[in-house]
Amino acid sequence: MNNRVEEAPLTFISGEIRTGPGAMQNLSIDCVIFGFHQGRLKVLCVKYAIGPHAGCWALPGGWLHNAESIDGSAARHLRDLTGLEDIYMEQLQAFGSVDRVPDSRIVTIAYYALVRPEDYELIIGYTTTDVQWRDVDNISGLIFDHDEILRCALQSLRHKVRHEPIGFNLLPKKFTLLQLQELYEAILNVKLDKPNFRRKMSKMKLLVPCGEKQQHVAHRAAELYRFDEAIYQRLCEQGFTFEV
Amino acid sequence: MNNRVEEAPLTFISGEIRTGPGAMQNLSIDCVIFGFHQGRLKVLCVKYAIGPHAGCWALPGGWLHNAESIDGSAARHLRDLTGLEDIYMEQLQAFGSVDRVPDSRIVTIAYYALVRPEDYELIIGYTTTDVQWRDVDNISGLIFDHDEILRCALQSLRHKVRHEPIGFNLLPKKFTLLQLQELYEAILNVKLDKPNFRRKMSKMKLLVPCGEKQQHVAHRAAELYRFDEAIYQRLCEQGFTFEV
DNA sequence: CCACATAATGGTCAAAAAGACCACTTATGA
DNA sequence: TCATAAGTGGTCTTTTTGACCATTATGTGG
Repeated sequence: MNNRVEEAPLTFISGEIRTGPGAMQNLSIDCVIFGFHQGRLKVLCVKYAIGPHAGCWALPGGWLHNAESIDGSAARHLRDLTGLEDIYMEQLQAFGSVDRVPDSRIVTIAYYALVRPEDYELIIGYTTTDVQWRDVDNISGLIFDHDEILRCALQSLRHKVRHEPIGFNLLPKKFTLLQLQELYEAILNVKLDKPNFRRKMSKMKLLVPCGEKQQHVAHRAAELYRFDEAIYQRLCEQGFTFEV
Repeated sequence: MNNRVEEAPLTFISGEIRTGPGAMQNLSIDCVIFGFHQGRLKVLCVKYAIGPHAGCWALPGGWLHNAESIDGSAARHLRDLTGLEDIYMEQLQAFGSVDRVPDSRIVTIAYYALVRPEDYELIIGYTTTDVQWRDVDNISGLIFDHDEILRCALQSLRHKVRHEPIGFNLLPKKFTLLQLQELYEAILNVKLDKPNFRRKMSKMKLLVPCGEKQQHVAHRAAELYRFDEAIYQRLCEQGFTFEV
């Protein structure tokens, strides 16, 4: 998977007040990029190296350009930062208090993305202070209203993950039922019963067994499953609704 | 209830490309204002009298001003159009395709509002072609991407109404359980069982009996109930979640 | 004054789902 | 071989859902 962190166009991050060519002056995009690692929910944060906010942490983002849609802009920022494309990404909402950015009037449209560990492996190893995966529970002091944006994104994720099968976007393509359960436990901050969770999942016939098992584990190897978008669509047409 | 429909500042509706003083040039606000009347879910639409879109229907909206927050701007547009204040209002999302408005680049932030029949009585009687409550199922051909915005708002409302007690904002302060049921049936387009619906509602202890009954009805008078925000907050703190 | 229509209200009952808990299986490292 | 950690299957009770029937209250029209 391509990783272009070192080329991240920091001059376009919205913490920089200076706009680039073709930018829309008063409209920025911010991205809340969630990842799941070692049983913890993480968010990608950037640290400014230059400009008025040098040393400050922020959500990654940048200016909206004239020639791109807002969805396209969010995808561009994610790609520029991580090299990832075709990632689950969704608009959170716009943030537009008058004084959210000192000395200028900038409305930002926040997006959140869910990325798979297999896709961001390279980033995790990245050791500069510029970009870092941080525990969601342990973040504060971001610039502007980014703390609030994150809080909002987290709330939206917690709600959405219970009613739509988007959690799979945080797991590898092939995963075990226990991994899935641990994902939900981490996001929702609850403890679930293993057999019951397993039964619930299999009853909705949403997961496809890969016919493979875990390798090199110090215990009985678990069956690997995958999420099938087509099956989900078909179930939805029959009036199916995903729950927890 | 004050009603200032005739003073609605049509020149600031976003269908007019010309911006007003203090406006932000490329940012508009559009409002999806829902009402409930005679068992039908309605939306407030405006018809342009002048300008390039004369005769066209649109969602009400206008420019975002420099000195106001986006939430404040949405509230201002609602007030200018209907005279209503302190109405349930929430951001839907931003719409920002490059070509959503011909010949200019305008990002719009859509809001939706729920208004009570007792509040909009005066508007219903308003007979000009400028502003009209229209059946949600029967709307198409709005300008720009307003059809899509409406579709989005409707989907969001349908989802939200099932998981949060916001439906009450469409009913009078005092309402019967049947009115509430009919509201849900209209929004969700389903048929519900009366005794079961009643039991479900009373079991969550969210509604407060007013101690009054319906008057002048040609059948057994129903108890009137009201929604109590404080009770809801208290229940939420105990881990309560509203469902259907 | 008496049926009648309409809606409120109360009750039952079976099916389905949720949740708690126990028991056993399987693969690996010590 | 044995302890361990995780997979897997089972049971049981409680809750919830949904369907349906019965009764009660209130105004209307004959």
